[in-house]
Amino acid sequence: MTTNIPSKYNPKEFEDKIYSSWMEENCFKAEPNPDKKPFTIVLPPPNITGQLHMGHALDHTLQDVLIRWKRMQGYEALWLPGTDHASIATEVKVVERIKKEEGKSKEDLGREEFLKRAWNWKEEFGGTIVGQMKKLGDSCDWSRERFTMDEGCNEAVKEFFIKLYEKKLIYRGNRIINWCPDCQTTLSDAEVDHEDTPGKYYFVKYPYVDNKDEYFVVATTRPETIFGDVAIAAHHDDERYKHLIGKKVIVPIVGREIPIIADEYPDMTKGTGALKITPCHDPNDFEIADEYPDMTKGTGALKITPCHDPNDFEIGLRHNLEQINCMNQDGTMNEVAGKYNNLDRYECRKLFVKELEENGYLLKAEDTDHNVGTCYRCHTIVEPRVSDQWFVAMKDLAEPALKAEQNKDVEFVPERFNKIYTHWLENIRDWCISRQLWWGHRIPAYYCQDCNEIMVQKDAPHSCSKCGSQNIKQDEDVLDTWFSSGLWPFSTLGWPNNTEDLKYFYPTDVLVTGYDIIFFWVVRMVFSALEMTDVSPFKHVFVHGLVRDAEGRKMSKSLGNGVDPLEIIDQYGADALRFMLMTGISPGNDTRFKVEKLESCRNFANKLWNASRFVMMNIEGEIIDVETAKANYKTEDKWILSRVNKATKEMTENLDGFELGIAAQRVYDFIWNEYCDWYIEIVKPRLYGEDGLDKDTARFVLIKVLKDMLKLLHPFMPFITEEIWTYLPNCDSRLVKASWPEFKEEENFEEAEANMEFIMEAVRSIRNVRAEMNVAPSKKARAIFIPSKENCKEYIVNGASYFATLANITEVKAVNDKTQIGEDTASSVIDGTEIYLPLADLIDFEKEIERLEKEKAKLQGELDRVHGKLNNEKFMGKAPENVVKEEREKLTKYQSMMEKVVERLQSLKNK
RNA sequence: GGGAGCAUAGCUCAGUUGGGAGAGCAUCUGCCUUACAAGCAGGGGGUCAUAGGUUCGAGCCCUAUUGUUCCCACCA
Repeated sequence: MTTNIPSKYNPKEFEDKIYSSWMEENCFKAEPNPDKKPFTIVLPPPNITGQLHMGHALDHTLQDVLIRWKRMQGYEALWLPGTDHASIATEVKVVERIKKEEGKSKEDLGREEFLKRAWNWKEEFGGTIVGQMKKLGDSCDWSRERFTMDEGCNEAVKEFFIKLYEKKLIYRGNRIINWCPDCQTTLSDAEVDHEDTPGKYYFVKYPYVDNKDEYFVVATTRPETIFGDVAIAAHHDDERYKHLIGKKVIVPIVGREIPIIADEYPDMTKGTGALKITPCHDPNDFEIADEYPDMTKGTGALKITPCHDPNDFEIGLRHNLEQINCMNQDGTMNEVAGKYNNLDRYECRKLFVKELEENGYLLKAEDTDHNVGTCYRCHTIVEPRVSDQWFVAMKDLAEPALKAEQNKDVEFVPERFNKIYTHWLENIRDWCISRQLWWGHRIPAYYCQDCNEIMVQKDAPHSCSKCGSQNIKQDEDVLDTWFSSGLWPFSTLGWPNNTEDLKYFYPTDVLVTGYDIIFFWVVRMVFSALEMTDVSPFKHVFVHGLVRDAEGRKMSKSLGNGVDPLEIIDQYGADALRFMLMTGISPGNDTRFKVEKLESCRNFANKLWNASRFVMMNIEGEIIDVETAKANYKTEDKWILSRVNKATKEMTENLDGFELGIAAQRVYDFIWNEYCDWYIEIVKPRLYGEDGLDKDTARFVLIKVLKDMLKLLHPFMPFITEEIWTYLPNCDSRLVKASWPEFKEEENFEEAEANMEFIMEAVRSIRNVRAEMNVAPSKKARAIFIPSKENCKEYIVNGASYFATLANITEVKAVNDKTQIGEDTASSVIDGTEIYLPLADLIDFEKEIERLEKEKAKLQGELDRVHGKLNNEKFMGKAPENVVKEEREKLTKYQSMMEKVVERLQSLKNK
């Protein structure tokens, strides 16, 4: 008994080696192939901002399982990898680095020099990420690796931008947008996080122009925007204020006269029910209609500050109000704020409130929680701001995307995410795509400096198309990262050129992603693809949850509770990590990272390793051919073949339904609980060459099933399965390229399964009796069976060796009655037979009675339930025939078992 | 304000068309049995959040309630 396979399972010794060999043999390469069907997954490109985290590990493993499985099924399986330039996130990091290392700002360096640093960053971290993916075992076609800012993607972005512009779906407009004062750029609505923040409600007095002793009270949470106030709005139905509409008030301290207007927006229950209008600082103030103020809120009146509030902005537009901006881009006040010029907005708030108070303009201040928007990158409070930006008109783009969902051209797994998708699209607003950053796709718009003509085209024009001037400047801004990410499924396959790859691999099959980026990414890919390629970019969106820490908290840098996948791989191996991430999960739900779970997966790998080692030790020499084996299958051979056959069928079904967790559990159970615990144990005497036993067939089956097992497990644990594969005889090709097993009717052995199930039940029962009666495992025993079914008698007679091997029973007898059964006997009853173990002086009768009483109680419970059903007329009348039949069979079974137990108890008690 | 998820063994979670409650870890008992102590064998442990409803039959379907997590929303 020798084998080359190392006695210790040590993933470190082979994982890297295995990956290299896959790469050397181009195992992951996919090319258009007319003889095969394509299966395509495009990897959600990780940001180049850092390192892979557990979320990536989960996301990537799901994709790798799918792609490896499909590859084995004979598809031309392409998994296309790449990385995302992550405009704002990367720029923030690069700026930080330059500041730290060179003590300079990006302005000090200038655009060109800054971009050089950014590209260096990309080279550095892009490479790191690829290395990490390989450690995880990601079977990507690396020859196709892409980057969202490479030449092809850049071409696609320009094409997309220009086409939308020509269709008037992209426009330039002066509107209120989300502004991050720290990142100094616009943000799309999706990039703003909303957080409930404690704040104060300041009730401010606005004296009337015609009667300065009287005043109008407005509640505001942002007194610093008072400098931008251009009106007060009350609801036109608000009785309290009706008579005041049209009057003028004076903005306190500032001294500006502003009108009181009527709108439907103010909520009469809030504040004073009146609003101050600050169009430059409030989106609502910008376009307010007469119907705006809500009488139920506050004082029912609003101050309108169009430049500093989205609502005020709209109110302002509706009433044609002036826009007064009182802030700078960095969140400080500007000259409009007078002596507060250049002061931070919150510093200003503090001092200005004090000034209001000292001058008698502050009626009161109340504590309140309000929802403030923050930048999703730096968590700075976002400032609404009016400025010239580029927008995508969403209405016409959203419609086809909604229709695609209705028509099931795109399906979410699990389905509930459909709702999130449609809800978002139904309520979508125009998408602000320009960013005041340098790292990203520069907007392909050129402005004539003489006549202000805008030219949107791929390359810089030599001269203005309108006035001929050569004084032309390109737009300084870059595009939102997601503008290019949205093209990823087709830009990576060659679009806008109609390449062979695009024709063959597109549209893709599955998109795997976390629910957290459905808005950012999934939605944008769908509408971009529908607009540019007329098809949904993928059929299925397979949504997974988050990997949380052991306490269920989100893993985050600030909490410091993140777990580095590489460290885990180093300690436990990539296979253990992958399997941990794949088991106990269900689609769309979060999962927790637990070390114990990881250990049990590592133990499973170890189990497989040792089982394989055992097989290897026992299969030396020629393996017989299939036909010879078939002719000699013993019951256990048929049983295990039939079991692996069933496992294959079920796993395939599970994988088809994206139930990866169930599939993983299935192969785990088969390998450990059937192959290792039973088959290997049963077959040992045959392998050890005991007289007259068929070793060759056992070896044949052992290796055959092992191969199937390795195939079934390979998508989940690619390294260990591939490594073991190399030690198998006659396996010249790589496991990664092997074909996925299929269910075979001729290997479905129902009779053998029933037979073995009976034997196993009997063995379990004997083991139980032995354990409960404290019979040492090493102590040999005899067993006498009184079968109640003919086929069971046969199983027992033919299966004596099973009991010997599995339960240390040296002598098996099947008899018709109790005449040969002595007093000193322990017994048990299973379906089909009574089992007696003569144990001589070892029997403790008290204990035996106790045991039987327990069994009796159990049986009684079962009988009660079955009786309940069978005596229920409604059940008998309405339940399907097969269910009734099953219940009847149970009744017979339990009755028979009960009889035996009672009989046995009686005879024991009579002593 | 709108929407969604979750609530099953001490812990973490599975449970796929409704038909006798599962795994891993933990715990208890006995085993170093020539693949594996990262192991083997056996045991204990659950009114499936609560209350109704549909059904012959509900962990699963419906309604309400409670607790919890998350997402969306421009509300002073």
